[in-house]
Formats: sequence, C-alpha cells, structure tokens
Amino acid sequence: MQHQETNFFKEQLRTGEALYLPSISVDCVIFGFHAGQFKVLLLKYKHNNKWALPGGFVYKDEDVENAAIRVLNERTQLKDIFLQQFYLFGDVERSKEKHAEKLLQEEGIEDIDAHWLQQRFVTAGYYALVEYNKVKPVPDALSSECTWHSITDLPDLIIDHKQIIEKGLQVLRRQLNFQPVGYNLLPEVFPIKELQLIYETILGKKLDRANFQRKILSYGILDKKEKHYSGGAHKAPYLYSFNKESYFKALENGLAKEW
Amino acid sequence: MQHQETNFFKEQLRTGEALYLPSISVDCVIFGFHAGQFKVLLLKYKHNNKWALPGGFVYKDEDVENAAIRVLNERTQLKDIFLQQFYLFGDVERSKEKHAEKLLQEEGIEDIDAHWLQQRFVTAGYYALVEYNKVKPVPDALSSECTWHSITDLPDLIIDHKQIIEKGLQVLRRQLNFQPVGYNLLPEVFPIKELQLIYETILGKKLDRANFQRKILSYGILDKKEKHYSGGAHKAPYLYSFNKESYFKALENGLAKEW
DNA sequence: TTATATTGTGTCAAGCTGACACAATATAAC
DNA sequence: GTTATATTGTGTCAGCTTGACACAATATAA
Repeated sequence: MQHQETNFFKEQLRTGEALYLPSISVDCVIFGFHAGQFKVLLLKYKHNNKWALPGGFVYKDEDVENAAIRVLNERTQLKDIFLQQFYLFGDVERSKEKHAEKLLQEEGIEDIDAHWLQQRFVTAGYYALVEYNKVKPVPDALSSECTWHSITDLPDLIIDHKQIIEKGLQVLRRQLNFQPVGYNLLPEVFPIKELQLIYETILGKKLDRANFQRKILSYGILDKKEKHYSGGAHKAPYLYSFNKESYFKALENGLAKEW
Repeated sequence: MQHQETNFFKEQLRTGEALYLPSISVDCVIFGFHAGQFKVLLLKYKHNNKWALPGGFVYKDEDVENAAIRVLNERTQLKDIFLQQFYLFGDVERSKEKHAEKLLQEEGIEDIDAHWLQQRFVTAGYYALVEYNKVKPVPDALSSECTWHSITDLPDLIIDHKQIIEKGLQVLRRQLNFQPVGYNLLPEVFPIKELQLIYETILGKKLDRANFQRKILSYGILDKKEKHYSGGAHKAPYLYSFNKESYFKALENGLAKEW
C-alpha cells in the first residue's frame, strides 16, 4: 500500500508536466486549536527531514481552489473544510532554494535539470480552519510524518513556508470579525472560555473574561445548552453551540464591536 | 510611434512563450476618486470594442507584484503607486470565453490554436489607489482608449473582469480601516468633506458630517492648514493634509472605531 | 444687501468599554 | 465528610463613544 502510493507519486512526478498547470502550486495552512494553543499541520519530507506545508499542484482542468480542497482532504481525511485563499506568493526569489532538486534525486528521477518541478513556481496560500480532534493526519508519499505543530514553536521549514504561515495568521487576525473562526475550530458544543482562548490567541492579547462573555452573548449567536461540563475542581460552565443562522448573518456585517 | 508600439506588441505575442511565466497574468483595478464618485481605469480593445482591466504577464525572472507595477506605470504614467494584491482568480471556467482567439486573429498571428495566449490563465487581482488628477491614461497597443469609468456605471467587460472589480471593491471595503485610502486617493491638501465622501462611497452609506469630522480628527492623523478653500456660495472649510507618520502608525492597528 | 449653502462647534441621551467585585459551585485534598 | 481551590455567572460603575440634532459663522450668488 505504502509502496503503491510511492509509485503513484513517482509516476506523477514523471507525468506532471502533462497533468498540471505549469508554474503554479497551492499551499495550505491548516489551523487547529488544542489545549489552548493554535496548531498547524505540517509534513516532514523524507529526503531532507525538513518540514513543509501540505501543498500540491493544479490539474489543467481544475479550479485552483479545488486543488487546495484536494490537498486538505488527503491530509486530514475531512470533507467540507472551511477554506480561505489569502495570498499569492509570487516572488522570483522563492524558487531559488532548489528544494526540488534533492527531492528528484532522492526519488530516482532522471533528467533533473529539465524537470518541470525545477521550474519557477508561484504558490497560492490557503488557510483552513478545522476541528482538531476530527483530523486524522496522513503523510503523503514523499513524507514520513504529518503532525500538528504549535505556531509558537515551528520547526525548520522549506523555502518561504514560515512566511506563508505568518501571512496566513496575519490575514486571519484582520478577518477575525468576518470569518466563522469559532464555528470551524471548535466542536459542536463548547464552553465560552474556549472561544475566548481562540480570540485571545488570534488577537495576541488577554481579554477580560466577564466582558468577553457579555459581548459574545450580546450578538445572539450562541445557544445555551442544558448540559454541563465536567472538568477541573471548580464551578462547571454552561456549554454553548453556535446558532448557525444568526452567526452567519452577523458575520456578513462583521462582529463590529471591538475586542 | 503608434505603429512601432503595435509592432513591439506583435513581437511580444509571438515570443511571449519564451518571455513570460506560463498560465499566470495580473489584472489591475485602478481606483480614482473624482466629483464625489469612485472610478476605475479601463481599456477598450480594438478588436472587439469590449472593455477590460489593464493587465499583463509576468516575466520569467520578475516578481508577480512587479508585473502589476509595470502595468500601472504604463497605463497611468505614475510611479510609486499604492498597490495591493487582493485575490487570485483561478477557476477553469474563466478561460472559456476564448477572448484571446479573436485578438490573435485580428493581430494576424498564425498558429492560433497552439498559441500560448490560448492556454488557460489564472490571474492575480491587484487594486491600486491613485490621485485622479495626476493620472495621464495611456492605452496599450491593443486598445483604442484608456478612460475612467464610474463604478456605478460599468460598460461591458471581457471574461470575469466585472467580478474582479467587484471583488476588489469588497476587499477594499473590508480593509478600509487598515489601508491609506484617503492618502492615496486625495491630493496633498483637501477639505474633510472629500475624505468623508470617500468613506461614504466605500462603505455604501451616508455618514453624519459632524460626527465624521470629530472622529477623524480624534485620531490625530490630520494636520490643519491655514489656507482656505475656494468653492461655492458658503462658508469655506479648512484644508487638511495627512500627517504621514501618525497616519501610518494608526493604520497598523486599524482605525478601530466604527463609522 | 440679502439669500443660500455649507462649515465649525456644541449638546445630550443612550449605549458600550474596561476594570473590578462577589457569591456560587464542581472537584481535589485532607 | 469537610475544607480548600479554581473558575464561573452575574453585578456595578465611571468614563468614553455614538448618533442625532442644534445653531451661529461665513463665502459666494443673486
């Protein structure tokens, strides 16, 4: 099975030029939230032990966005992921690292100099928001691992992938009031404190608990559940779920109040 | 001169495959503000009399952003234009119109079916903010006109250029508090009312004059000038200019108050 | 000289923000 | 079983912001 996949990928590396749109790739910054921290899903390349964002190429008859959706499905085993294109990384300089060269060598591809993978690529950055616990990370044929990494403690990344993550976070921060951030990162029901932690992480600052509670409830986008939470040695919080209808309606105009 | 340019362009159409990155183009939504209205700069193609955004291709050793800068310089004769990438339009469907086919025919290019211009293109959308009166619109070799059009009254546009403009406006609207909108659209000195009109146009709603005045001044980003304005039969307003330093500092965190 | 449109500034009620207070309570420690 | 601890739900309140409107000042047109 693993062997078969590798052959499939080798085959694609050989026939890629015929299959894919030249010069353009997609890379996905997959955000998850766990234990009070933001995480991104990264792949570890076999050939150089460096980490990279899950990415891929665009079939000649495929929407660019669909290529990103493919990559996401393959790495996370999830369907219907929330996805947002955030930037096209188009500098000449980003192709200078010759990352592809060693990869091709390692895979035993001939004619490396003229290989399509060696050409210049621009890449479209997409960020995804996923529910951490639902994801089953799957490495691709060129990778040995696919694991979560805290955004505050990233490993060595290929090319400009670190900048791509940072840009993704920056855009997410600015779009916070217009994106269904909590809805996609949290499970169906959750205590308000979890949502507050997400907002604090994205905004990079502490928020007053009482004020956050009052404000988020004032939008009328949360439904209170009867159930209680079982956690630490303290009073149990109520659980809430998003009222999808009013939440998405509120997002159209943005959650306008300040945080 | 005009003839020479045409030949230059014909030459480029022939040698484009060798010069340009395949599959990718840039299109610029150039916004100006005049007579209380938002305008975009459009080109009218000779071969089909349809209008289009100023656009172009990316040299193989050129940053994508630089390609957009080239296009802007050529069409407006301006340097140091404020420019913002806002979206990559990457659907398969957008290449279906066969817009290139007639163009190539018209220009007398042979081997049309295999021509590189006929392939699928994805395009990076950039918006620019320019000072209307400083622009000297220049058509390119394939166009008969390069003129301003009110965004409320757009002509027939090729492919998805209308959607590109709309997306650009939408992004501009959401980024309003983070972009130096007034600084780039207005002349060095201006009355506050002009700035208010820009905000009203982008936001699509009327703002209270007195409140706008108080709020914009409260940011401390405007310097009051001694000079007065000469206009209609009424009290003359003060003129202001942006205090560049405090303006850009304020934009880092966004002009956070609501409009 | 008068009319008109628009400006600079003022007022004020209603609502929101940020900071802090305090009783209630689910579990852990003893 | 009792007590300690951390965290929750809710309350208060001064200070600020918002939105709506008021009114005198004034540059030009009539």
